[in-house]
Amino acid sequence: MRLLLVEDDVQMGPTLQNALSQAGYAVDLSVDGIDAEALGDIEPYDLIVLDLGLPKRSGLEVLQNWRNRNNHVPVVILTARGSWEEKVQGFKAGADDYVAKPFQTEELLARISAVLKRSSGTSGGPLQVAGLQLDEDAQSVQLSNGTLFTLTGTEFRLLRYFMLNPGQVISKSRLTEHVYEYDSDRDSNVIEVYVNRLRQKVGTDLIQTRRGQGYIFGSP
Amino acid sequence: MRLLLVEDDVQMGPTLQNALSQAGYAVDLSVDGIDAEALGDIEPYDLIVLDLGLPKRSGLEVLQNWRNRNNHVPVVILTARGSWEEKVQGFKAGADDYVAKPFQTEELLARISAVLKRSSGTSGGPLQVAGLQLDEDAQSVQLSNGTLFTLTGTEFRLLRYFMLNPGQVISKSRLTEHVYEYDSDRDSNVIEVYVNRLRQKVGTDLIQTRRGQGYIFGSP
DNA sequence: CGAATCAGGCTTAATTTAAGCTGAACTTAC
DNA sequence: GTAAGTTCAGCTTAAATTAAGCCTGATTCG
Repeated sequence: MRLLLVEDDVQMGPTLQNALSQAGYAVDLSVDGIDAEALGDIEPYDLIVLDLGLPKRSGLEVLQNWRNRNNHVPVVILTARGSWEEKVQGFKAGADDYVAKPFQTEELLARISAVLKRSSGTSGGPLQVAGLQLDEDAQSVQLSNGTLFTLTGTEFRLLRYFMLNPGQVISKSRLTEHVYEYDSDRDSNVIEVYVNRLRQKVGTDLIQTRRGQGYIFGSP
Repeated sequence: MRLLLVEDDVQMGPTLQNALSQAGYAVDLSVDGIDAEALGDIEPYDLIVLDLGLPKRSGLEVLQNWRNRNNHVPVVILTARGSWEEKVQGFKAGADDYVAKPFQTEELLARISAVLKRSSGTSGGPLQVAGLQLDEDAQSVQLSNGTLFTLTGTEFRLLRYFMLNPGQVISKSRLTEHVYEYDSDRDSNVIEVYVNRLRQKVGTDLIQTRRGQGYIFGSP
């Protein structure tokens, strides 16, 4: 799951980025409105955390521009506490949720997780697909026969992405984009290696190969 | 376990802070309502001790504002003895417990401990997880084989936080937030050092490392 | 039809990277 | 002076990545 964090505060930005990484997301950080707007259009983020008070171009404007261009990426905005106006404007502009500053990291994490679940159709409870149950607290997965596997960071992100998009052919480049932070364009077989490791844990049939196209998770 | 103590009395504030520290909490002290309100929103306290008679903004108001903003941190209020009204208003505003002034420190400690246990789902009796029994009075821990270890302050706070959140991956930054008082953002390996010391006492397997993610206490 | 070819995918082992561990020295508070 | 807390440096080890060779399914062509 790959996020864009748009936050110009030099203190808060990296701190949050770190916290989000630890929570198992791949996070890019952008520090101004123009840069953020471009990134949000180019990169396939699963969610964007958007501070409204930004240099160069306000967060609100950025958000409106995205929506005008039919970019419907889920957005959680960070508003000033008590600013009822900002919040309303934010929702009007197409935000999916908001967190008022100041906030606790755990609060933000909870909102992000909720929005992601909502936007993927699932609602509430642990992610449960195709006989697998993903435990986000323990970063582990339980099979239908009860066996429990712990997952490394990358395994976890990859599997979660599969489970959030079941029955859908997902190309390797799309996987790379969602599992890794910006850089990237790796000409390597990392994804294959990780698919292999996941298959060893959750079983071979759950992740099927579509030669030349990608993989498909949990589906006839 | 990290507390915020909100108490404007110059005598009582530091005295209580001291007592609470000795009892093994990391304690921040705030002396006015506005400051307290902000702190309570920003920092991830595990509990707040709130005097109702405060300068700048009344404790009641502060509490109401927190609850309105969906901040559900456990709160123990300090009310004037016999003031039935205050007590009722306090509960209405969302307090978890109250202690009437004047009180004995031990009374307050007991209430705090009770609220913490209640809010973490555990109820009654000493904290007992994964074969360990934590003695809050003596700041010591007993292993299932009977051996008893005394703990230093930091060891105690760390272990208690683990025991209150078993089976959950806890990042180092989260641990830092809950074990230390405000300042902090330490770029150091203190947590690692203390995990090491704890492991020497309670055994290696109880605190497992999830490389790149954090630690997980007492769980497969 | 079926053997040869080829490309994409799989798998395992080796290498690199960086997180975490730990003993000891140093600092601080009492 | 002592005990707790913190920092540091060298070491250990897991995770991430790369690379090489093998496997397999599709296609072509005799």
